Amino acid sequence: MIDWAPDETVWEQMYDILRKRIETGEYKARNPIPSITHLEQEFGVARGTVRKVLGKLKDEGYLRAISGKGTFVLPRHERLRRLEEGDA
Amino acid sequence: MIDWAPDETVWEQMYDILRKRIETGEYKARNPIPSITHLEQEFGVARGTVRKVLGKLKDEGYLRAISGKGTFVLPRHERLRRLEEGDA
DNA sequence: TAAGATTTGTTCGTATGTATA
DNA sequence: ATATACATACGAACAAATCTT
Repeated sequence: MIDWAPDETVWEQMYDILRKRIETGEYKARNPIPSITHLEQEFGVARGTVRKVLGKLKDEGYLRAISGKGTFVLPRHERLRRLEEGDA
Repeated sequence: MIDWAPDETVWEQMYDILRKRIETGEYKARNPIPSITHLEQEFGVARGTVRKVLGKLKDEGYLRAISGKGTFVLPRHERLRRLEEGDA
């Protein structure tokens, strides 16, 4: 999945993949996505790299992380509301 | 006990110490070892570090954890059987 | 039945150090 | 120098299983 002779960096490729999974509904609204540890293993990358990708998706309103519980997909209307209000 | 100017990492040093305690019988077969919380305090390390070490010892058949009860030392013959059967 | 304590299990959050390009 | 990416290690919150009172 990740291309190690890249034009794009590893984190950018992973970002594209996860955003697609959200937008296509593979990761369903209101549900948790796989844990950081799970994503580390699936993609074969380091924790910091996963966090960088999830951080960007959170900034853009796709996800919300809850400590000790998981990282959840926001429904589209919530995402848009958050972006307007700027409370990323 | 743990050396903080290490060649070995903290978790590797802790792994060596615990494995020795099992092999010398300081932690007796069929008995529970100290709890994760206790080991955190004894070694002055974080929960994640303890769990990493115990996870390795479980993979190698030295220990078996039972949720809500404790982590138990497997007798040698059980350990060897488990390793042969590959049921971690 | 219920409540609390203990223990293992899981998750996110954060920081530091190293290597590479 | 900066950005990328890795590994290690810390802390904290939450959950589930078990046992006792």
